[in-house]
Amino acid sequence: MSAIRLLVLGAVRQHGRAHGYQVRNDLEYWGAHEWSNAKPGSIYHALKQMAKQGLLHAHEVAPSTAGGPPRTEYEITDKGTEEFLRLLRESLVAYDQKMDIQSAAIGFVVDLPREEVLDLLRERTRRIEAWRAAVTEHYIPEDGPGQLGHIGEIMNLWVHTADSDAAWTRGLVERIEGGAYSFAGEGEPFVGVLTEGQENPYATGEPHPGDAN
Amino acid sequence: MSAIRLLVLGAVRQHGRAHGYQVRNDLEYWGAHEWSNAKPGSIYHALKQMAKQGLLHAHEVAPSTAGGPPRTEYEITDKGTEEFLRLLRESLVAYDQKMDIQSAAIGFVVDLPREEVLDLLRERTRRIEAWRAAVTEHYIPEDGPGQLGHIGEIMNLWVHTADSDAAWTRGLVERIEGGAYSFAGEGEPFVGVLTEGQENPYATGEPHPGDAN
DNA sequence: CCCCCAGTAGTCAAGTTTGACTAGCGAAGG
DNA sequence: CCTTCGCTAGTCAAACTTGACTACTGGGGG
Repeated sequence: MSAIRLLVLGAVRQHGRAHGYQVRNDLEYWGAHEWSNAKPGSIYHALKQMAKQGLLHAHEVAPSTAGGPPRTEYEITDKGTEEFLRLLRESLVAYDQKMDIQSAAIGFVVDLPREEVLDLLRERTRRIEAWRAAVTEHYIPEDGPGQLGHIGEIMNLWVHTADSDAAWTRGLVERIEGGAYSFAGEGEPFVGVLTEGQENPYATGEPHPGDAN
Repeated sequence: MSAIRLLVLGAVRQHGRAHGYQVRNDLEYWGAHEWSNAKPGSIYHALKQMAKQGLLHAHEVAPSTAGGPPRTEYEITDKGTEEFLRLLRESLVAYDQKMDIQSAAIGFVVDLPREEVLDLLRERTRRIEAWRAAVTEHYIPEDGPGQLGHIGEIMNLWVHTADSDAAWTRGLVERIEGGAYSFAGEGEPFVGVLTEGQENPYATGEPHPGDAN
């Protein structure tokens, strides 16, 4: 699974009603084109596909007010909201070393209630630890790790990464327990979308160094 | 870029001459079907594609000796070897948070000479540090990190992950400096492929827990 | 002797991703 | 007044990925 569906559903949901270009702009605002596969083609494809699957409702809409071809507006359906929450929960608990999904999930984390997030994140650390245990048990030959040669460095990388991720997750749990951020049902939600006419401070920012493409 | 080309080129190269099923088996032996996109369809597609591009040479070959349809054997070309080394070097220096590519690269790391690997890995840590600096500079608003709300946790995750990866890389550099492993031009190479008739101890191992699909 | 099963080797259609391309409009400059 | 530039909004073909499916063989049980 890629991050694109979660991102697009979340973006449409925050707007209430949005056309493709608006979603594309939000994702660029979040820097998502740099750390995920949120490129124009993928976004428009995801919108159409999810509309076909009933997760979004497509309104055939008047020609653009600001130049360019006519645009289609999308609204999230009940089924779409369900799917969004399902994806979000799954992304929060899963440890699959995909930073794009993890990042996207953190971006929407405040759409869930605080207690549920804490439960999910605690489950996450449990899963990471179980995964770590399975790797060290399953991949260390009985005659000691020396038999693996340099291949052992791959397991070492995995274990190292898992430990780091577990530590980060525990830190996040502590901050949330300590009252940080404003979650679902706790008053003013944090809004990370561009309202009509607001300029995008990151849109033309220099590309992320270290970004491979 | 995905890990599939690096994996397939590397597998064919170690065999000298291999058919698709053999490559598929090696990758399963390495556990690659669990931590990368090395599924049958992708492997056969990559073989055909790279043959078309001149990276591999396809021999039309006799019907299988052990049941099943006739099989095509592939041999790596000079151009393919070049591409393999290019991909390997690139994967070793690049920091793009893709664990599958990183894992594949470590798997083939001994195909390069020790000194070059050390150079590449040191370059890697430099790039990670530069990336880290860019993230902290570019994404912290001038009125302090508080303005970001929970979005700041994404940057926190990135920085945390980058630090962990840099630390792992430095550890690997130390071990290699200390004489660990046997690199290109240093006698007996480590061979991680199954020879004809050898059984695969991991082929039917229980699936990796924590594996999302 | 026959049938079915497990293993071998690979194909295929459907879905997804990518990067390049199109096309309409307004504003600025000459 | 005309052209060109940049922004808006999206399409498209080519490549890649996925999971299910096909087809062939040898061997063992009945």
